[in-house]
Amino acid sequence: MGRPRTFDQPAALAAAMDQFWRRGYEATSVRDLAGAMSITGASLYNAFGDKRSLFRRCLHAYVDTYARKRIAELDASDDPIRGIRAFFDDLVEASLRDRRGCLLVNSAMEVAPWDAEFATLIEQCLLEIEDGFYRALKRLPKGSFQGSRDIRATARLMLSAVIALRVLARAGGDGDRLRSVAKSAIALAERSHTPWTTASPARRRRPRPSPPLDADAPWGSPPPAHSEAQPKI
Amino acid sequence: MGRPRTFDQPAALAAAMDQFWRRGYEATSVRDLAGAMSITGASLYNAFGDKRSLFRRCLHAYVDTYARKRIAELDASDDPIRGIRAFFDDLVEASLRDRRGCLLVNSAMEVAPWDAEFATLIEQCLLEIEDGFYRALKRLPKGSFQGSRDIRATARLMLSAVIALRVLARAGGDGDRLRSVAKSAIALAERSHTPWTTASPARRRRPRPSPPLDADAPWGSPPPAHSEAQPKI
DNA sequence: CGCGTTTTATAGCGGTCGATCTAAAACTAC
DNA sequence: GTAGTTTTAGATCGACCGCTATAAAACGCG
Repeated sequence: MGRPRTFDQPAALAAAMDQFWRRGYEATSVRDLAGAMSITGASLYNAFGDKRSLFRRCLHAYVDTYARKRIAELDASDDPIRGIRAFFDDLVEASLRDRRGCLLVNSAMEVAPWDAEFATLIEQCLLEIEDGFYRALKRLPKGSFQGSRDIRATARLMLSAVIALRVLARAGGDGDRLRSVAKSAIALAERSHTPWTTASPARRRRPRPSPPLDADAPWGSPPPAHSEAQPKI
Repeated sequence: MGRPRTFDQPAALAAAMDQFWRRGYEATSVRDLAGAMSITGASLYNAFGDKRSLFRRCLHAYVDTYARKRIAELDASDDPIRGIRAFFDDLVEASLRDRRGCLLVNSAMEVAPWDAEFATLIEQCLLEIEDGFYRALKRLPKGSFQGSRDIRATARLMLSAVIALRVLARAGGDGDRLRSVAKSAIALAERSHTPWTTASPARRRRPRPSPPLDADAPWGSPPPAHSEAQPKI
């Protein structure tokens, strides 16, 4: 029934993603998109709906293609430390090769403050990355850590390193700085299982035998919601 | 000679800065600016030149008003640890109150990839913040540190925490996550002068007597330039 | 006062925005 | 082949973009 499409839809979606990735949402016009996708504006609207719907599909495709792949590799690594090191080394290498940064982080800045739907989508993916680091840190040798509350905080600083790496890469930061950030982020995990290290000023030569294990967050479960609802800018 | 201005120029500049801060460069129209500044478009062009020139003045005003103030407070603190703690505590508090993020970081994402002039301006200010952390870390108790190369790397992770805090705040991140990032960033400095801490897997109970002090970067001097020139997206 | 100068306000320039309409083209089902 | 359906291509819509031209209003100065 009806005339079949003559263009490659996945390829067109990838081209659209690249445009949004490089230029951002607002600065990318529908004509830019159609040109990059090698289709006409009418075909674009016919196949993907309006600009916002196309952007949503690009965001989902990005998360599935790029973000979750890195998390899965981190989970699959035998040694969490080596996994974390590979994660950041790859990230630095990719960020130096490709200055587009991360579509999620870019969108967190430009789109999230104005669009609740995309804000939650982005927030969820950032949480997945954070939880990936959390699980990796949790797999470190037993009885070697401060309280698990600090595992969460350390995972969040690692997520911060990822975000900042992407920001700095997009802004043209040199490889020296990016590598330094990655080095320090990796050192976070390496130091984490050094028994004597503690965040409190009081120094302990030995870790406490077994700090009470609290319920750790399972895959994807959000942290306890805080009533910090702020109006969006 | 001639009719004097009837509007408050600094106030108008502050209003323009707020618009760029909240909406970004592209999404802010000249009409938006004129409306927020309570002047007409003709007055805007007459007093500030075109949109890009106005943005440049806003960026410079932001750096002078906000960014350098925090660095100066960090330098002025007696105890560097307390200074770093105050820095991040204030930053978290301000970021939760005001979801605009940081104009510099916002611009690093949106403008820097397309405008070499603004890219260097932003890069210089980020370097000033990094150097501020570097000086604070350098003031920690003597003979307590790993190599000074790690001071630089630690300062860069602290800068990363600042950047990520601003990104997360703008994207609507909850106070719990922001506080965790700040906590871990502060712990970076607190751990830094814990003698037993080391980034290498080999553990040492005592620090080496006195690691060779290399020439530390003076105020504002850029790190060694690397030939990593990449074409801007 | 009137002259010169600068700032105001308004209208409008050519161009681009997201989105849609009309029709011709191209296919399947019968 | 023909009917029915969908995708093409191109033109076009009203709205908004950055910017400017024009002219009236408001001052310092002689």
